[in-house]
Parts: sequence; C-alpha cells; structure tokens
Amino acid sequence: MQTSMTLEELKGMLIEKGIQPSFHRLKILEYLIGHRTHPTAEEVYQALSSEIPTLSRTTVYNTLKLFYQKGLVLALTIEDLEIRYDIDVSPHGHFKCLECGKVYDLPFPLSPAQRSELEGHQILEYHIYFRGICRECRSKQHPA
Amino acid sequence: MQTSMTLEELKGMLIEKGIQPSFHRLKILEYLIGHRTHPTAEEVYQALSSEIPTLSRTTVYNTLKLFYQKGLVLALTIEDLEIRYDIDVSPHGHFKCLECGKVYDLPFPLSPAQRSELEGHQILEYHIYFRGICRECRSKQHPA
DNA sequence: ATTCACTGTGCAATCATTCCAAAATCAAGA
DNA sequence: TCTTGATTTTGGAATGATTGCACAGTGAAT
Repeated sequence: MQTSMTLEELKGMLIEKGIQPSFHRLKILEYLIGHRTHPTAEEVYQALSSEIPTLSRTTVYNTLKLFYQKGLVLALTIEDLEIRYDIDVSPHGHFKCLECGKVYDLPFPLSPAQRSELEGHQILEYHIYFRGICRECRSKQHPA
Repeated sequence: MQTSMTLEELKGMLIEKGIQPSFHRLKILEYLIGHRTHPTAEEVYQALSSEIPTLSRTTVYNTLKLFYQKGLVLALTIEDLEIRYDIDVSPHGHFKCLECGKVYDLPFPLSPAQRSELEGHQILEYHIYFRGICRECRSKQHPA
C-alpha cells in the first residue's frame, strides 16, 4: 500500500491494463494512488489543474472512465448523484459519513453490527448491489 | 405482498409514517405498491401523468424524497446517476442487468457464488456500502 | 516533411434533480 | 359561509455532474 511510485512503475500499471501511458493519464493515476479519498472527477481536476494549467475537465472525465472500463479503478455511486473513483479494486465495502461526507474503506465481509463495534461508526443504512447479465438476457444470447 | 390495497389502507400507511395523505401522495404510493420495478421519479411521472394530466414533475420528485426521508421507501443509486425507489424496506440486495437495465430483488445475505447458482444471473461486479455518522463526527457531537 | 492514429481541448448539450415564487387547496374558526 | 393560515402543488428557471462533438495537438513511422 505505498503512496508514491516511480514513473516506470506507474507506466507499468497502465500498460498492464492495456492503457497507453500518456502524461495526463500518468498524472491522474499518480493522484489516485497518492490520495485514497475516493475523489470525484471534479476533485481530481481541481487538484491537478494548478500543476497542469492546460488540463481539461473532459480529459479527467474521459481518463477516469477509461480507467474504470479497463478495470484499473472501482467506480462508486453511493449518493449525491456523483461518481467517486477508488484505486483499490480488491473486494471491500465503503462507509459514507452523512455528516462530513468522507468515504471510508471497510473490511468485507463482516456483519454490520461487528463493523459498527469495530470502527466506532454509527451505521444508519446499508445497501448491497450487484451488476451483471440477468438470466433472461443470458438465455437470449445463447439459446439452448 | 399484495399488489392492490384499499384507499383506507393506503392512507393508513402514510399516516403511520407521519405523512399527510394527499391525493397525489396516495396515487404515487399506490403506483409503487403495484409496480415493484424500482422505478425512477421520471418513470413514476410518465406512468401517472396520463391519468393525472395536471401532475407536476416536481411533485413526484418532492413526494418520493419525502417518502424516503420518512422511511417509507428505499432509495437505490446503483449507477447511471439516477435514483430508483423501492417500496420494500426490508433488508435485501439488488441486481441490475447491464443488458436490459432491469433491477431484480435478491435475498440477503448469501455469497455471490450461491446467488449466481440460485438465480442464474451472471454477476460481474458487486458492491456494498453503508451510510451513517463516522467515529470522528460522533466524538465532535458529544465530546467525552 | 507527411501521414496516421491516438490524445487532449473547450464549449455546447444533456439529463436528473432542485430551487423558488406564485397559485391552489384545505381545515378550522369567526 | 367568509377569512385566515398552513400545506400542497405547480411550472419554469437554475444547478451540477457528465457526455458529445468537432477541432487541435502530439508523436512515431514512413
């Protein structure tokens, strides 16, 4: 879980996923690795645009979507109708504080009660969802 | 799990949650009970506006948000940056088909593998999240 | 130098949702 | 029945995140 990497290591991560390592893509990846705060596209843009004044918002959106489609990051849609990105793609849960808005990582699986005890967070609501191809659509795709 | 109720029963459901039973609110509740398809606000609006031509989109949005705040419905934000509402507030999971877009209810808890076997759905991705007040904010609210 | 494919830009458009001020409705009391 | 005040509803404008699109830039190989 290191928070800074060499340029070569960053390049390797992109190439491994079939993503060409352009300057902007490396910078955005570096930011995600260094800031495990589940940032939104806007937050990434705000953080990098002072360092890279020519950076376009659209580039940030495109890049994060590309990372997601290539499986390099997770995309979280917990609430507020905004997408947050997580460089940690291993199975784990998330906890969003309704007071301060911070998003925490949680071990998984554990019962909500255990988690509450363990972390000291007060859990008011939880939700689990799955994405995939449903039975009906599968049978249409390859009819017996 | 009945799909139609008398007017009195619908009124009772609203009053029980501290919601005044206006005509529009009853109609929207009736729709949610009769259509367990996790509809969006837009879908509810489209379905009811032919029957109630004066219905405003804002009323549907306000009403669904009120129902959610009063704990009468669940709010799902699985993807697509849209909120879906579920009249079933008991603990259960959801499965969204990436092909047809339908949202299925799933028993909970079960391991993803078990669920896949059981239902015939192909699960490509799953996510679990919690909402509440985090440890840090709690200690600020009532300092020892 | 030219070409070609890929990457990045910036503004317009889209889409769901919320804001807001005015209009409608309703209940209770005079 | 009329008045008053609170609540509900309306509809158009505003907001905020995201995407579309057409053009510009870049860089490697010819």
